[in-house]
Amino acid sequence: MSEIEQQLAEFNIRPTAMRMLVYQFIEQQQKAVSLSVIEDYFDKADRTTLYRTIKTFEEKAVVHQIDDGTGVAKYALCEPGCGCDIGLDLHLHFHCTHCNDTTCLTDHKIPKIKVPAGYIAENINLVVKGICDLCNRT
Amino acid sequence: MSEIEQQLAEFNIRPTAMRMLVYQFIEQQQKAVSLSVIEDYFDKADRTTLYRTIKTFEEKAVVHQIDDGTGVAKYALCEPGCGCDIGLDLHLHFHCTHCNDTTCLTDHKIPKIKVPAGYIAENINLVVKGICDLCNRT
DNA sequence: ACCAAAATGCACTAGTGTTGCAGCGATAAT
DNA sequence: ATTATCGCTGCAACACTAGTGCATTTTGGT
Ligand SMILES: [Mn+2]
Ligand SMILES: [Mn+2]
Ligand SMILES: [Zn+2]
Ligand SMILES: [Zn+2]
Repeated sequence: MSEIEQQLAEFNIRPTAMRMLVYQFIEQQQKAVSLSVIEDYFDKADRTTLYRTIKTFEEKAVVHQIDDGTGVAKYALCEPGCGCDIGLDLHLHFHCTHCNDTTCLTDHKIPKIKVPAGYIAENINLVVKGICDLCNRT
Repeated sequence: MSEIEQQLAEFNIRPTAMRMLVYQFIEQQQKAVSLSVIEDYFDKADRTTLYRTIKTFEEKAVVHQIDDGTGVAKYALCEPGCGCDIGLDLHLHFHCTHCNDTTCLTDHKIPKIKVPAGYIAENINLVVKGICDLCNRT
């Protein structure tokens, strides 16, 4: 039983070949990936399967969706304590307007936000846009 | 010379009939509006014209775009000092998961966010999701 | 081996955002 | 007043993402 097979089992996901490959691919990335990026990488695989694989991962809190404002959803692995399993994605995300990459700033938590009286805050999406350190160096 | 005509003139926007109507419509709303909402309201008007009208408004900082995570862009009038003219939209936005409305919380400014060394923050998008006061009351 | 449930592949649909181009109207120069 | 110019409008078309229905294959359990 492989490493990845075990990971998926812990999330109650049946470890099919495709799922293991997709999991591995996302795991290797240093940045959040969009569905089209995954499609390009697995060019032999069917779009729908990849789509539903991601949806399954999302439901089971293997990955979390990131909306960086570019109009396409991106995904990254959840980390222990990331809060995705209880519907809270507490860390902030950085979108580089230069290289277009989006990264999780896992250890930069979202500060306490005040909302007006009568409003109930349930979740917060915070995306910082700018230049990432890689683009900054060059 | 009408009120609205004057407003547009201040932004260096030629006050066509359509533009004045769209401006008036957005002004009347208490919430951010999507393009499709505008299309539904002006059902006789052409989609493209409305699209380009909004784009013009956005360029001239008459309105600012709001990405509330629903996948469709919404727009609301800029207010004096909202920072949209210099590319900074500093206040936070609230998206109600019950009524699906998105509102500007104009006087709730975004707190100072720290980013890792090497990163340059240029703009911040902060959307709070939850229940708005109207939905909360009922 | 067999069965039921789950996963996959294919085709197709919907919605948003965007562009090219031709016509029309307001504006400005002659 | 006539004309040339420019910007706005309307129509058509396209790109892309997201999502669904259904038939077929694969999987895991008995
Ligand atoms: Mn993240
Ligand atoms: Mn706003
Ligand atoms: Zn970058
Ligand atoms: Zn509401």
